[in-house]
Amino acid sequence: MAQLPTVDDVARVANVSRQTVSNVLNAPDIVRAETRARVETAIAELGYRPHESARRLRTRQSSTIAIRLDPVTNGISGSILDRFLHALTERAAERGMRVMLFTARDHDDEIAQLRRLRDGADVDAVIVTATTYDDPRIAWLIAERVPFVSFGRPWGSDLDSPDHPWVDVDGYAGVYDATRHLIGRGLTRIGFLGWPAGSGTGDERRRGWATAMRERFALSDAELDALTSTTEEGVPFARRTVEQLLGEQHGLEALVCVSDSLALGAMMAVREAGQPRFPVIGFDNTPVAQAVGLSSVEQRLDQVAAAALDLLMGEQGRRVIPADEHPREPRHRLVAPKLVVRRSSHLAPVEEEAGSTEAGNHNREEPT
Amino acid sequence: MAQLPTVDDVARVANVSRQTVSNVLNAPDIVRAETRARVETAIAELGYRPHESARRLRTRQSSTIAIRLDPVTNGISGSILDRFLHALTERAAERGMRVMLFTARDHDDEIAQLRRLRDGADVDAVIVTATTYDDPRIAWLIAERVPFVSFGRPWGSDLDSPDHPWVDVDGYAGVYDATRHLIGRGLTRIGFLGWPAGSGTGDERRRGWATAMRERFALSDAELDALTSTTEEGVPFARRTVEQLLGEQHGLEALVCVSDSLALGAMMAVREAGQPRFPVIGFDNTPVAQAVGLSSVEQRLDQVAAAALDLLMGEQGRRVIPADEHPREPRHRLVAPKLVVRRSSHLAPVEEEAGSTEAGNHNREEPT
DNA sequence: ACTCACAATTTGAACGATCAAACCGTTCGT
DNA sequence: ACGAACGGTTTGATCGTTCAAATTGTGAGT
Repeated sequence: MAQLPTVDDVARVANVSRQTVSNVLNAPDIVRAETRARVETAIAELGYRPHESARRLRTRQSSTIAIRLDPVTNGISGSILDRFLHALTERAAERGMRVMLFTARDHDDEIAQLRRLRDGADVDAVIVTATTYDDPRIAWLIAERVPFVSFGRPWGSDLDSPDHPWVDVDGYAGVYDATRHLIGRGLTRIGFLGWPAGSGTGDERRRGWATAMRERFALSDAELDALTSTTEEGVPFARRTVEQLLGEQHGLEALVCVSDSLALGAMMAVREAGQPRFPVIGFDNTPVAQAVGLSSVEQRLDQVAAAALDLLMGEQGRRVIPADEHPREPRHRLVAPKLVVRRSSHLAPVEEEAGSTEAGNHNREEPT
Repeated sequence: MAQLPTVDDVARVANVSRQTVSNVLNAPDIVRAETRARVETAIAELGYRPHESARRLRTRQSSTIAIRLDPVTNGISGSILDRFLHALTERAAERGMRVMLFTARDHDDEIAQLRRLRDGADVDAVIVTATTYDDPRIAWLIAERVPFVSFGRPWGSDLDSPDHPWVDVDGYAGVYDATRHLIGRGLTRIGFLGWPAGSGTGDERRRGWATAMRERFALSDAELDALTSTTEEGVPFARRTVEQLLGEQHGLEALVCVSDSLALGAMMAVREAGQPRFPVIGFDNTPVAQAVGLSSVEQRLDQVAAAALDLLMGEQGRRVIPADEHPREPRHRLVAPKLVVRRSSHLAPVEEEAGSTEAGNHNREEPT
């Protein structure tokens, strides 16, 4: 195979200098239109493409974003990262960026990996997922001035810190919307099946349910508590919990669940209890939800990905903004999820939709 | 932040030349032990790391493997790619390789993307997934002499072509093993629930079941056909099919399924038919299988990843072998999957395990 | 006509590493 | 004792690009 063409080859063919070719690629507006056209023809003719490593060496930019692949596909909702990755890769490509993966055993190992990537000038920016309370990775990234965004808000610390840009899905709005959907179908005693209190994500979601219920039915905290059950993440846990719940007979009419796993367990329980039409809604819209016809709240990961890039590169930018060039103001984005309605929440013919939250339009989707 | 140290900085500190520093990194054995020690101290002291882009420019190697992220998370088994990615990234890192992602709408688009990556010298090798009959991507990769491996055997064309290296999971062995497992528990009328004939993967898996049944019970083809049902991929399809199947009363005792989706549908059907202990086994060991306690055949993706790298880089190599330097002989690897036994296939106390196929040891796993 | 500003293009010098060849000091064979 | 061979190290060139400064050409202003 012939040697790949270089700028010099193009320059020779177009009768200009190296630099002009470079300019056509990187700053087309400073080149006379006529010259530019000639160079562009030559580029097309030779099938020239810049050698990325050479460019990176000179510009000291890798045009690469690193993201860690979680060690454990965390159960049923593992596909979230998968879908996020896909969206991120696509959006990144539109801005001339690549996505590179790495793995790490734990936070300390992740920091070591990040240091290696940074030192090798392999990466312009990092996306951190699965943030924890007082996350040491965040502290390191801030201290080392590595541009980053976290997918997941900073639990525990300051949500508005200008040092910690983040994007997240508005679980509050999603569950609020799901609850309103059931209310709109005429249901009143709608329960919430969540995780034990203390998980930021779970609490946030419950708040969405609680707000919707309070708004409509003016319930007291005690009444809300009575409608709430909690259990560990996991289908069998949820199944047992809901079995018991149905036995106790509170006149429960529907369940909003904090995750698809719990919702799946709930579905199995209500089915076996002979109430197959008992409405259940999950969260994450995992493939399982689709498979079994479970209504669920879908994270709009393409929007999350786009938002993450906006924070890293500015609205339209094609390069990552260095850590110290950002204005000292909070940078974050909450993305509203959307409710996907399936069989599991059908009860009666759909009523007029109540003008709901910013979570936006409902989707109707039926398995064929 | 101070300028990152370069080879020259290290050289100055260690009182040697650039090249010696380079040698310590790339060919330590040709450097005198004493000198090497001095250089290594200097490297540690300065925290030096080679600038990867510079290295790549000079060596004309990107140390990067590209893999396409499928556009659609293909339903319930989408996490396969996710897990494969994780294993690949880890194994690749051990050999000094990075994994870069890209997306594409279709095969033609994928070829365009690959061309871009190749022309930008961004990628040393490619891993192709979801191979199809007469795959145009494979043809392109061969013609352009881009090093690659496909995850998935070449359906339709020559399995032993020296031009097409591939790794795949031995679905035959996996299902054979699953069937033997049920036979070992004293069952005789074990059915197979598959996809419509014609899909390579599905046919291969059925063959595993058929062989096991024939070996033990000397069934005719007609009898095997009578024990086989087929349906489209999808939980609701499987559920309907199995509902009907159970109604017809063939004295069916168990079901081996071609996928977890179908197995999940089958589980739902047998449960509602009041036979919750009717054994069902799936394929892929997706998170759902784990969540609902479904026995399933697990693809050992870490081994697949390792095998893929072996084919690209040789057993121990740390760089990708150029396409024309391979011996002209078939290169492929079949990885035996392993059966994960859960509640869905418990019937009686476990008998002595029959010395089974190369699919190896069974795993026992119970949800807590 | 001369300077000045300005747009368009070219030239030389990096960026940080490795390759290939040269160099130096020993040791060995004859 | 002399040249060859060899291990260990250094030197100059190079990978393909962009940066920064220099150069050329053009028109306006005085």
